Amino acid sequence: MEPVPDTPRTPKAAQTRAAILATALRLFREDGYDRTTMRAVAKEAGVSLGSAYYYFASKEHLVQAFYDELLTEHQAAVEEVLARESGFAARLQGSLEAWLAVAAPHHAFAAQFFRNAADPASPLSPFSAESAPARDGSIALMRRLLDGSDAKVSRALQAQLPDLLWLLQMGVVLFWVYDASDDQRRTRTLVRGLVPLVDRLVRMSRLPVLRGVVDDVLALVASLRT
Amino acid sequence: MEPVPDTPRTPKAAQTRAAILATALRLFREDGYDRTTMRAVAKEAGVSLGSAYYYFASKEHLVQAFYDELLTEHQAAVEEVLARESGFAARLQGSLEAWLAVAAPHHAFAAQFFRNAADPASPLSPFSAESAPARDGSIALMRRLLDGSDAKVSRALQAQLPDLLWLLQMGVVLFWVYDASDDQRRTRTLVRGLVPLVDRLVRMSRLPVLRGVVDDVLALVASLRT
DNA sequence: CCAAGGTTTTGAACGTGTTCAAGAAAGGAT
DNA sequence: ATCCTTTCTTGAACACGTTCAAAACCTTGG
Repeated sequence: MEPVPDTPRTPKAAQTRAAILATALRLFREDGYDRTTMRAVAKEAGVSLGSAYYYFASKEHLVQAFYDELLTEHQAAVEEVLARESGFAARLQGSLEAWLAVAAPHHAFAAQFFRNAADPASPLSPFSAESAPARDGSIALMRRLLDGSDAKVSRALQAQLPDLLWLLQMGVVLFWVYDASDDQRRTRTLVRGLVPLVDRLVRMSRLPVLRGVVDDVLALVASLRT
Repeated sequence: MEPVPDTPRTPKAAQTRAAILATALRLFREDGYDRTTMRAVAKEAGVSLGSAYYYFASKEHLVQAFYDELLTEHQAAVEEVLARESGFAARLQGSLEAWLAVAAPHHAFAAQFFRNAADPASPLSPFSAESAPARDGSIALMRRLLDGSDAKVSRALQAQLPDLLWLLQMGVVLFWVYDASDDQRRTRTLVRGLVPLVDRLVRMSRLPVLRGVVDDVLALVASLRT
């Protein structure tokens, strides 16, 4: 049942695995996801078709590796933002724009394989069990973004806000994927408008008029988490 | 360039087309989308594989017909709700729950072909040009839901709210697709919690404290619509 | 050095969505 | 009636993702 070792047994195998992965990512970028065939990946990497499948259970698994790379790059970029900015809005904006900057070169490619990520049954789905580590990492980053900022929120909201901010980010990514404008201009417009809005809402969350609404939102989120 | 007529030229052809579609939908429901092959559809419908492709350009196009059916059924159900209820919250809740009721029998199937709808390049995408008629119809329904209700909102918000409500519905559908709980219990929890919240926010939208926020939201939406 | 057992590699084969050239059927127009 | 055009039908063929049994290649204990 496991002809696909996560960690190759020998250095040579690791090298082969890396070659396949590198070739795949290059071809994905050059020709797009759909037009890149597993046969082409194998041939260019100098291995047989069977070998490619020995190391990667499916074409999707090849993409997972790419996705992980992207996430790592984004997190590094966010670290810089967090070190530089202390305002909540500036940090949030920096984080979202960092994602756009990191992902921009791959927009066409991303849109092509997004269909796979959207499949609830796919391990690439942001809600899947396999994505849990990446998801938790991103949420943890959002928590640091919030906690290290000047935002003042109630204890209850502070606990849940990182999750909501992660959801916001997923929404932005969704918008980005569908964004066909030049250089994803519309997504940047969205971010520039969304951040001040969220900032304002967070600040207002402690106003008496809004306390009830905020409590209801938090209660709803909590009831869905079971 | 057009071997796929939208309207068959002869009654016999229309009958063949209908038979293929009916067979496909039945098999989709019985065996799931992925496990239903075009060869099986053709065989069960008593035609050749080529014929199936003469009437439907792709497997996805067969799904489009199913989707249209679902939408029609939903709109009929909403009509009843609008005739019965006058409160904004009751109408919104009725509309969302009508969707859940109509779609429930097809949840497993829907989740399987959702990946296709998520592809920005697919005609099945809710944002695609091909979906424009269906989308406009749904938004128009939301407008009637709002205008015929007891909700009092500013002129500016009234103009944009139907679009936002449609977006809300898309969000609920997204949640529903990912909802693996028995009978999609979690989605129903979401709807029951979301509706009062939206209702409250809409009512509060005219409060002086929130005027600024509402204006910003509307301005953002407007700036993205270009 | 050999044998045994694990690891890696291979390419043929399968099932699938889709295409296409060729032909059959069905109407006209003359 | 006879051709011509358009509409419909067919099944073979293609390209792709994926599987699998067999072989080749280690590594290690004796």
